[in-house]
Amino acid sequence: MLMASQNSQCTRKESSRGPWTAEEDQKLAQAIEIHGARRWESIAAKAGLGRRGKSCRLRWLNYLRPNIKRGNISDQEEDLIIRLHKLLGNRWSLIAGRLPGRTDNEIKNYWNSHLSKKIWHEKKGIGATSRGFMPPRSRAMEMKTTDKVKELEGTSKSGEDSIISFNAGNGFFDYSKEGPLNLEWISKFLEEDEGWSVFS
DNA sequence: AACAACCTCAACCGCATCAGA
DNA sequence: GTCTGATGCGGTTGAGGTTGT
Repeated sequence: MLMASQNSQCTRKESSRGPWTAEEDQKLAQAIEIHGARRWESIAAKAGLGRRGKSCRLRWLNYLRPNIKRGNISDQEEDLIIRLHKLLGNRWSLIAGRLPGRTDNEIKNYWNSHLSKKIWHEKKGIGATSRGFMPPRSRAMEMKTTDKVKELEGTSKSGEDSIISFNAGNGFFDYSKEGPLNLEWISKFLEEDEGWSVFS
């Protein structure tokens, strides 16, 4: 599905775009095997792909990397995503870090296409699958997330700052204090959060 | 069967942050 | 301490598929 718009941009940027072919995947995997998964611009060049390093990195992380799980997000995983999202907000990479084999991109897509809708319907008291009653993005991005955060948080300049701390259900959670890289507190939160309800 | 509306998800972009010189 | 290139992250886009009328 190489689209016209992408072709035009391809010409403009002198690099190929659009979906990856099996041949490209193979070349990329070989290049990574030889050179390692770093220096992506260099890998892109050495693999002979007309791709940007960023694209190669994304392809590797989301599809080619070993132990990637594809599709079929279980109820258990879904529950965990919802709980972690409530806890962390749109910190997809952190959420993905708690779900082995899942990528931040996949979780972000799953959230935007499934879970946000589900939660929206629950809050509105609308049947979850009724067509024509879709939340924003689709109407989806009726209000962009960052704007929503700003509105909720007041006048904070950036969305990043605004979610340093937030209400994680039972109380105000100081994210910055706990530290983003120490995941123990997340586990602790999830373990202690008995009786937790997504839609409360 | 044809069309329109809607959904999904792979892929891209811009910005922030990190790391090395 | 500063600069620069590499990397990581979240937001957004749009083609193709699906479903409803």
